[in-house]
Amino acid sequence: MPELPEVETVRRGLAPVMEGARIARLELRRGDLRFPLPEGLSEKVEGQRIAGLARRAKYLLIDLENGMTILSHLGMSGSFRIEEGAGSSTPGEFHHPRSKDEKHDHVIFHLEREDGPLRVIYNDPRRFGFMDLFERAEMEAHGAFAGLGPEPVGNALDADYLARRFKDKAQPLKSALLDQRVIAGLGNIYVCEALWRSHLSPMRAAGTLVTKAGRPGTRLPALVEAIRAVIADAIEAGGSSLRDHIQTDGSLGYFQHSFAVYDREGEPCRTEGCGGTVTRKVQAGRSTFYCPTCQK
DNA sequence: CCTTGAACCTGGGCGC
DNA sequence: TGCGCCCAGGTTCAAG
Repeated sequence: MPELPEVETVRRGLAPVMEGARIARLELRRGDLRFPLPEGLSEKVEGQRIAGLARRAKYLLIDLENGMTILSHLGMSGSFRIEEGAGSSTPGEFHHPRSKDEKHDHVIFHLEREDGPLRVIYNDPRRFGFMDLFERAEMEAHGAFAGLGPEPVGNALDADYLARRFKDKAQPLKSALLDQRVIAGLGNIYVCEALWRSHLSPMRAAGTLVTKAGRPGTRLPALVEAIRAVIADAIEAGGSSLRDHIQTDGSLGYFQHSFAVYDREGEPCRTEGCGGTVTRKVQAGRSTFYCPTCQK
């Protein structure tokens, strides 16, 4: 799923029901997602109260009162949904999936709140997602965060920083921006969108945005602004979809969002006066959508 | 170091 | 209806 805005939307959707709730039981419907679930995960978190929900890059962080944090990465197809009530399944009980989707419910948080029980269910058909448990105080030592670049919305990302990272890079902009060590949280969709907004070709070598002296060239500030704006807009869109979603089925994952180039192959470019056509090209095994007419 | 390609897994869509 | 193929928002690892 999920690039940064989707994970942030999930966080905002889950926070009101999870924060302050007690984990009565953590039900693991299978022992592994992408990786084996940590040894003794259920026992370690059961009985704990949830202190808060945070996010770093595409990672959702569930902070517990005892200083432990549950880390959740949603991979390509992970989502959470909220169901009220205690639910029917109990440990050891044979489970009959009611729908084909339910068979991908892998982890269930049985929560106790003052206003009654409820479940937060993690569903992930492709199982590219994973969960881990670590000491919040030792977060920097966790492999998931080692070498992770700055958040795209925040003071650490600016043209000077990108100039440093892009200097002498022959790598195409598309791949350079997907690198989580450069900027943390961008994925295929928002990289395509940010490049379109800044009229930059995905194939252009990253180093061409930097002067010989290592200073940001004229176009780098526009790229930074486009990245910030595209992420901010998507989080905003997630917020509105959240209000609709919660009212419907309570599922939190992708949200409908309209993109300028992503998945619009063959459609007219939306750049004012451009007249070009959105084109799809495979770069490093991933689809890139861009307009060859206005992105140079 | 750099880059590409395959791998992990399931499901949906499309052409025949 | 069915089959085969291609595609998918992420990340990692091996190989060139």
